[in-house]
Amino acid sequence: MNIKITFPDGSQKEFPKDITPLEIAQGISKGLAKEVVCAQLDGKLIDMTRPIENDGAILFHKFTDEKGKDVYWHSSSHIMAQAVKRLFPDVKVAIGPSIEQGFYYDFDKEIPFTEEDLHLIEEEMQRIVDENFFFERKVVSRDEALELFESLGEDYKIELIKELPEDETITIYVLGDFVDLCRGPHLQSTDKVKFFKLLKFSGAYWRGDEKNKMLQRIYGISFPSRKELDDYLKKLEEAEKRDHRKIGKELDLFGFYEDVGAGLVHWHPKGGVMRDVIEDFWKKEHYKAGYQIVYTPHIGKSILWETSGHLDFYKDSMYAPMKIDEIDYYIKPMNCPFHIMMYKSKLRSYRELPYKSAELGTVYRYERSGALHGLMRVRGFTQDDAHIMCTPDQLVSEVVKLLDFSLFFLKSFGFDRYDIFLSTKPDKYVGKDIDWERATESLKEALEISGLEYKVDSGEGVFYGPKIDIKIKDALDRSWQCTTIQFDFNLPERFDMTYIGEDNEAHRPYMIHRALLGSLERFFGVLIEQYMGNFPVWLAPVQIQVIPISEHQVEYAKGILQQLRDADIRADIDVQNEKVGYKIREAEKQKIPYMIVVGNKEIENNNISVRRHLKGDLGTTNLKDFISLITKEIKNKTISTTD
RNA sequence: GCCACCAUAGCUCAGUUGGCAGAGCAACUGAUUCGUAAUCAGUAGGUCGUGGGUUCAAAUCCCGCUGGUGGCUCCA
Repeated sequence: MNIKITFPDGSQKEFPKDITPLEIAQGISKGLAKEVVCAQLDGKLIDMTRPIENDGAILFHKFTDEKGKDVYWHSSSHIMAQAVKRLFPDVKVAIGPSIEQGFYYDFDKEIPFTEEDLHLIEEEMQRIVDENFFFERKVVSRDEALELFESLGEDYKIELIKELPEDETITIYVLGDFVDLCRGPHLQSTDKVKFFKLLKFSGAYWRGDEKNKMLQRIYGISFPSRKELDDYLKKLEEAEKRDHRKIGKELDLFGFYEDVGAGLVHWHPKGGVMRDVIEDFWKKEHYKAGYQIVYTPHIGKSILWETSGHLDFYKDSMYAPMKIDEIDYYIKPMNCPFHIMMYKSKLRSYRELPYKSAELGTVYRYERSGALHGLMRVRGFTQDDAHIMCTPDQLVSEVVKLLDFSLFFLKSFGFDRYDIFLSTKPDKYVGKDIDWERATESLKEALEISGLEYKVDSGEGVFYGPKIDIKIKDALDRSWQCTTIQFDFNLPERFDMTYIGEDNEAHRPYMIHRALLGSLERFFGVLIEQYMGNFPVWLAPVQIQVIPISEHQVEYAKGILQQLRDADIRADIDVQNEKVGYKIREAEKQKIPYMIVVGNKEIENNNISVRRHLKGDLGTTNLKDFISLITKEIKNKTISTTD
């Protein structure tokens, strides 16, 4: 009996029943058969060795596509689990999926793994690869599965089996001396996993719930070629070099102090001037866009936070109150209640909507110590916050404006790649379902009007409303959440906000919270990593370093310095008693975009020598031309190409 | 908060089985006055994160705390 197989190009071919995808691939070409990782039959991923019983459309996945990687890494995790079981027979296995970059497996082991264990496991994995086991798929009944894993003492697998739906086909994969409950599919055999490395290990809660037992997780990565593995490891090293914490120290941009407290940022002068530039730009653009800039207090009475609901919903992230005249005051975790106070300070007409108040507002939130991370996750940070109160029919156009405004900012800082997410109603929420639906539709509509692609993050909205998040991608393809545009049903209600409509009746305004850069601290961290400290001229803390060749030219150099400063350029001079090479090295290390070198030649010809950071000597020019060039570069926010 | 690891000079790091705390760079002083990524010589710099314990003796071993790193959880 024959079956009919349809290929991606639409062509069809008959094959004997029970032919395997592997055999079909071999019929096409040997190279394909060797490279292919798994097959997809009528949209379902299957093993290459799985007999095909019926007609269907087939598709092959190689390591180069996402699904191929998935299977490759998933199989790698099984090999790792097998190695661990061989070395530590008492260990219980939990789950071992593929992830975005590689794979992990969770183990229940009394004594946590050590660095040496990782090496031993790697060696054992190599042995398993060399022994070349087949990934053998077996369908078993629920009882058989339970019996099997009970006999192996694999409690976590039993828990998983018990939770599988009644009609689910239960499959196990046998890998020589190792059996695992698994939906599959898998590689044909272990020798397909050519190059791998175990990267790190850590604790991880069973099923990600901190009430559960903490298991031991090992992360790894694997590739079909040595080069891919090397490239990956190189990329990790590259990321390390870009680490904002490292560069922040080298360039003296910011610091944390033990005596002050964890997660509390100090912007050093060099970072401070950059923040000033960013804030200045931000404020000007906000005025242009019709925002009113405000400043609000850092603390407020408990009644404020009771009204806002923060003491009900957000207390865990708030610091303990302080007593002032017998009344509890809380340090603010958000700016919104203050903005609402100002909105409510007088009667609002529909004519003055949308009302937009913006603030670079510093908030304090309790983050668990283990969550803190450089500038990216801190306990005190400044949101580039704004609140928009508008009428329901203004909502869509306001969100469209916001998306445009946000992308303009991100682009100005050199970010033009991003992912956009629309987060919908979570399990715990306030407000009416119909309002949620309407608001979510409005956000969708705004995204569509803007012509932006987005993904829907189901159930990931905040309890008070749906939201749009923009995650930018940096030079290393890493994602960073910056922009968030959040709809709020909760606060207008709680604070009884109103505006008088055309009908002379009071109406409830719609409210949007938004932060474009997110927090200045995190955004600064992202900027540092994006540029590896080689900032565009408009942002660089020192834009030009003036370097006299010897003491004889210091006076002349100081004249140049003053002219630069008069032209609003951030310039410094290096008058150290050192050779040019040394001063240039210092300026290069400080990643100063331009260096002006002056010696006797320049004094004689009344010109300057210009050197560009990372590029080298650009030759001579006259100071006036150079100043106008730099001024233009600053004004245009030119993104450096020296990277 | 949880699991693992880490903390030595301003920075990067060495310090053996517990036995007198080290290097390079930076700083300071002097010499040198120099042409595009490190001139030479000298000087100074430490309660080994912090509190306790073990020991004749602790940077080293044990416990607590603080801070940090990689994850888990959570998020701007």
